[in-house]
Amino acid sequence: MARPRTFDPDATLDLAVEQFWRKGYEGLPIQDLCKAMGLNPGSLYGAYGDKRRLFLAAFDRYAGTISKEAIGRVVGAPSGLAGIRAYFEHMIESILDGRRRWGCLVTNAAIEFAARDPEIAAKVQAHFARLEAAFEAALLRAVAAGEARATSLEAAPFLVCVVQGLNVLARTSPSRERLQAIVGTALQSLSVRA
Amino acid sequence: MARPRTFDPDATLDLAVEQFWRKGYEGLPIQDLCKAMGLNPGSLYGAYGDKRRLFLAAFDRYAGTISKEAIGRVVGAPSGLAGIRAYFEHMIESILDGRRRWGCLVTNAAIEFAARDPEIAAKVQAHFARLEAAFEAALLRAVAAGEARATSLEAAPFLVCVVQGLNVLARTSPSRERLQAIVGTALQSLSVRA
DNA sequence: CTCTATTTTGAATTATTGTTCAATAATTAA
DNA sequence: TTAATTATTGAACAATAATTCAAAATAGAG
Repeated sequence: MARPRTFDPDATLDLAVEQFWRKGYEGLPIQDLCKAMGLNPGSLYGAYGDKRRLFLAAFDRYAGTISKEAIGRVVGAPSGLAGIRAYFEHMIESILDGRRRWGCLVTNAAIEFAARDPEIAAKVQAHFARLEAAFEAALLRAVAAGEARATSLEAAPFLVCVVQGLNVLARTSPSRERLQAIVGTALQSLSVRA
Repeated sequence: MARPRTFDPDATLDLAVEQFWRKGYEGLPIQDLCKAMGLNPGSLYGAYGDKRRLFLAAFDRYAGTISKEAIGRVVGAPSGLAGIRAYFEHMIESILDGRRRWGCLVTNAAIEFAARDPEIAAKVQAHFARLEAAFEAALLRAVAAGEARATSLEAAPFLVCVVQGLNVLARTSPSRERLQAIVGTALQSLSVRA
């Protein structure tokens, strides 16, 4: 009946995710976005709406794929403490191998948008809450299993804070040693009898 | 001989600091900057150069006043641990009373510029190094005084990370309880025998 | 007072960016 | 085949932003 799309909207959205992740929103002209996505302005606007709606779609895509997978590591481990460790280890590797050299799209959005776009601010909050909930569940299991001290039950917001801090530091090309030292210190307080 | 300035360059620069702090660089038109600083474009360009140079000057001003004062708290306390506690307590108060509702200009600049402006990236790195050095000196004193365990000597990069994380979370209007819980957990691991 | 040097003003100019659109192309139902 | 519908193209357009500039103003030196 009608002419079909010649591109896969989700795969092309991934290209936008990468651009926004690296360069932010205001710092990224739509012209650059068109080039990176291999689309003419008309196609881009037809498929995704204006720049802000494209960013919203990219944010959701990031949260539903990259971020979801990362958070999944916290829960999908044999023990609670192992899940938390796995999350941070994977994060360190991602920073070092380039995948997270630009930190986290959510962290970047928190900085750039929290003060002026309530819809995006709400999405950021929701993401932080999901991460915190995963940490909290893991800590509960860890304490129940005797891996962590009871006081660690309160540590979920702290772990979210450390993740955000690492996402900021990721932009300064930190060494493996430095990242491991940071995470080591952070997790040290959780385990029983350090 | 020549007509003198009708404004104080430093005091007016403080107005630019506040704007960049709240709104970032790309998200802040020079027109808004002119309005906030009470200057016409001609005066602004005459006194500070172009937008980027104005940002650089604002960054240095921030580092030399607000940031310097904050870091001074770490060193200017009776004991090393007290200095670290004072730093975080003051940070929490600043986030709650509005002064740091927008996080930290350096943190924001790390996110917005680290990937594309080497000069600013270097300034950010230098600031992180100053903060870390202050923490390191305080930890040294704390360990020497028997306030902190020897393992805490490695904790300075961790503390810098926590500060950056708090600066991200600051943008989400966190409650006092949440902030205190985060800092409490972070510092718990440092003191001798928690 | 006058001259020189510099600042202020705010409109004009230029550059960049976001968005739209008319023409063309591709698909399928009839 | 043809008609209907939607996608693609890339230039045009509109909006916003960064910067410049000529004219007017203000100070001190001579």
